[in-house]
Order: sequence, then C-alpha cells, then structure tokens
Amino acid sequence: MIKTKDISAEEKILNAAEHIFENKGLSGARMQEIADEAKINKSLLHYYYRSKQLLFEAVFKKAFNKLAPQINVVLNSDQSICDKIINFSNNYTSFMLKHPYLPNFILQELNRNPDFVTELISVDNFPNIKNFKIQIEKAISEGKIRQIKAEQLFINILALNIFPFIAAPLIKGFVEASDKEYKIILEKRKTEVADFIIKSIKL
Amino acid sequence: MIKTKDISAEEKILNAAEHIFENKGLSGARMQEIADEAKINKSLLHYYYRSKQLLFEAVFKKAFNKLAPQINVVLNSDQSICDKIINFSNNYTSFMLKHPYLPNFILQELNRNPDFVTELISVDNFPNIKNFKIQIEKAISEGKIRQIKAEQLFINILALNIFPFIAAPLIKGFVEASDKEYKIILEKRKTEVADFIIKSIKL
DNA sequence: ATATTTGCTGACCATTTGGTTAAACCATCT
DNA sequence: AGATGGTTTAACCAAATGGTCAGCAAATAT
Repeated sequence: MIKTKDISAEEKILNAAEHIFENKGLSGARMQEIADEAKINKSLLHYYYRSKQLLFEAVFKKAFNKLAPQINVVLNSDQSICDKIINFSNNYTSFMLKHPYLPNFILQELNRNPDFVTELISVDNFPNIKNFKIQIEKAISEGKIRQIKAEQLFINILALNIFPFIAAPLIKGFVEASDKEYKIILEKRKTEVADFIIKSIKL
Repeated sequence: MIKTKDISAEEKILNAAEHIFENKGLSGARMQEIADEAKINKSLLHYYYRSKQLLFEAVFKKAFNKLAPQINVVLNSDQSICDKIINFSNNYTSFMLKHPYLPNFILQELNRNPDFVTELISVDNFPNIKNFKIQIEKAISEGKIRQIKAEQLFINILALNIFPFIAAPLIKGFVEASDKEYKIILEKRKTEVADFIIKSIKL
C-alpha cells in the first residue's frame, strides 16, 4: 500500500510523468495520460510545470541524476581498477533490475536530441574520464594490467553492463528466454561481467 | 546527384519514411513531414501504405532485415568461434558506421512494443542461439576456450559491438570526444573488441 | 471575521494530425 | 478518339492534443 495522501500534488505529477515518459518517450506521452495517472486535473500539470517540455526536462534530469553517480564510481572513486569493475558490475545490475526502464529512456532521448548532452555537461558533476585515464595508464606502466586505452576499457565496462537492459526484448527472443529466465541470466551477470573483463585485461 | 526521377513513388515514400522514423520514432514522426521529404502529396502515403502504423511496420521490417543476417553470421555460420568474433566485430562496426541510426531505432521501438518480437520470431530466419550453443559447448569440452555460458558470451559480443552506437552521444560527453574523434575510437574497435573478447575466453 | 494568497478544477480554444474523398491526370489498350 | 485503370492531388474532416483562463476551495495572513 502506497500512501498517496501525504505526498504533494507536485510530487504525484512528477512520479506519474516519470512512469509515462519512460514508457512512451517525450513525443509518445500525453499530458492527459499523465494527469490521469497522477489522479489530478490536467491543468495542474501546467500550473506546476508550465509545459510538456519543462515537465519532461524535470523527469529527465531526475533520471540522469540517478545514473550519473553510478558512472562516477568507476570514473572518480579511489578504488582499485579491479574493485571498480567488480563493484560496478554488481551494483549497477542490482540497481537496474529495479529500474530497467532507465537506461533506455536516457539513451533514447539523448539520441533524439544530442544537444541535450551539452546542457548536462555544464551542470553538477557530469562524469568525466580524466581521472580514470590517469589510473589506467598508471596501472599499465606498473604492469598490473595489459596495454589498453582507457576510453576503450570504459566503453567496454559500460557496454557489458548496460546493453543487456536496453536490448532485453531482442535478446530474450534470440535466446528464447522468458522474463523469469532472462532475469536469472542478468543476475548471473553481476559477477560474470566483472570476471569477463578482468580475465581480458590481466597480464 | 541522385536520380529521383526513375525511382517509384512507393520507393521514395519508404526511403523518406525510413529517414524520419529512424530519427523521430513512431510517435514523433509526422505523416506530412514524410510526404514533404518524399516530395509527394500526403494522400499518396495512405494510397500505398494505408496507415501510419503500416508504413512504420514496413520501415521497421526493412531495418530489421538489414540487421538479422549480421547476427546470424555469429549464430548460424560454419566459421570457428574466433573467426566469428573477429569477423563480426569488424563487419558489424563497418556496417554501422554507415547506418548509425539503425540499432537505436530497432531497440527503441522493440522496447516500446515488446510484443513485436513475437511477430518477428515467427517469420523469416529469426536469429536463434541453438547452434551457437552447441558450438560453444563443443569448444569448451575440446579445451579450446574456457568455461562460459553461450548466452553470456553472445550477449557480450552484441553488447561490445552495438552499445557504442546506441550510447554515442553520452559516451562522447564522458570522454570529451568530437564527432571525428569518436569515429576514430569506433574504427579502432573493429579489432579492439575482438581482441578483448578472445583474450577473455582463451585458456 | 475578513482579506489575500495559494492550490486546484471544469470548460474552453487553436492547432495539429491521421485519415478520407472526389476529382484530375496520364499512360495504355481498343 | 475514347474507354479504362492505375496514380496523384487539393480540399476537407473528426478527433486528439497542448495549453489557457476564470473561478472555486482551502489555507494563511491581517
């Protein structure tokens, strides 16, 4: 039972908008549908957020701010490379199993409107590869891992962890897995992915 | 100079629809916009394709039929595992550099409407993991590669190759790469990815 | 108690959008 | 030349959609 009584209308709207936008995208979502889900009048959407575009941006930024910290653990924490890979593969997959819509939503809208990235970069602590690059180069020169570009390794880490969520419907088809079976496959990836990466980069 | 005179209206429509749908998605695309791009009257869209939904499905199926054969090279050809990985990483990236919109389009619309997969499975040679699974299990028992589930390896191969295209805008932001620089990174992945995978699964 | 601000709603509006229809156009056949 | 059948277009339409506005309700201030 969710207490809907004691959360503000503004919050109810944002929650409803999250749900609808994440499922249907900016252009597929309807203001009326969001109002219905929030169980308030459509006018109230505009009262609090002025326009569909602004409501969407509020939702998008909220979503992005859920993901950015996870990426930053890889790029800007003081863990060892191995720990980063192990922890990220574990934590990210756990998190995503609870929010499987998120990566698809963010990537989709970012592809639709690439200029949006420029806006994101300027604010907050937008993930940046610099520190990670230094760490990787140091580890290579110290003989801890094999020669590899930080960018390529970083892309690989993201790809292996994020892609299974974005491509879920397709992969389910290829491997003939039910929702339940696919969830098991994803669970196994928590350790499988880290293993896979480390086996590839160790000397 | 493209000869637009000698291609049929039906074809012009499909080409225009491809372009618009791939950029804006089903709900974001406008019939009028497609008509404008095809330089024909909007009514003609309905004359040839009846409805937006049917036009979209024609575009989607055409797109999917471009991708399926590439996947099938991995799943259903008689190459060795290594060759498959090397060839797929090389061919797929080359192909995608020419059609960078494709994977995003397909995955997006499949996520929006997962039942669509069910339809796809029934027709044509929809990629299936069975043969690949046999090949992997044989290679493991023969001591050619380390122990690994075929599903997991397959997901990894797809993830490493496809993800960089889907997440392009985001990654560009993280690694501070221009379009040109990012393209170079992708070019390098043609061999980089195969290397990465093989290093991980060899004994 | 009354005034004033803030939260919320129903009715309404202009525009957009997918889709239809009747008529014009045009090549081919008789 | 005239009939025929496929192709193309302009004009139109009903429904949907984002958005506005005047007013009601409820809280807060005076």
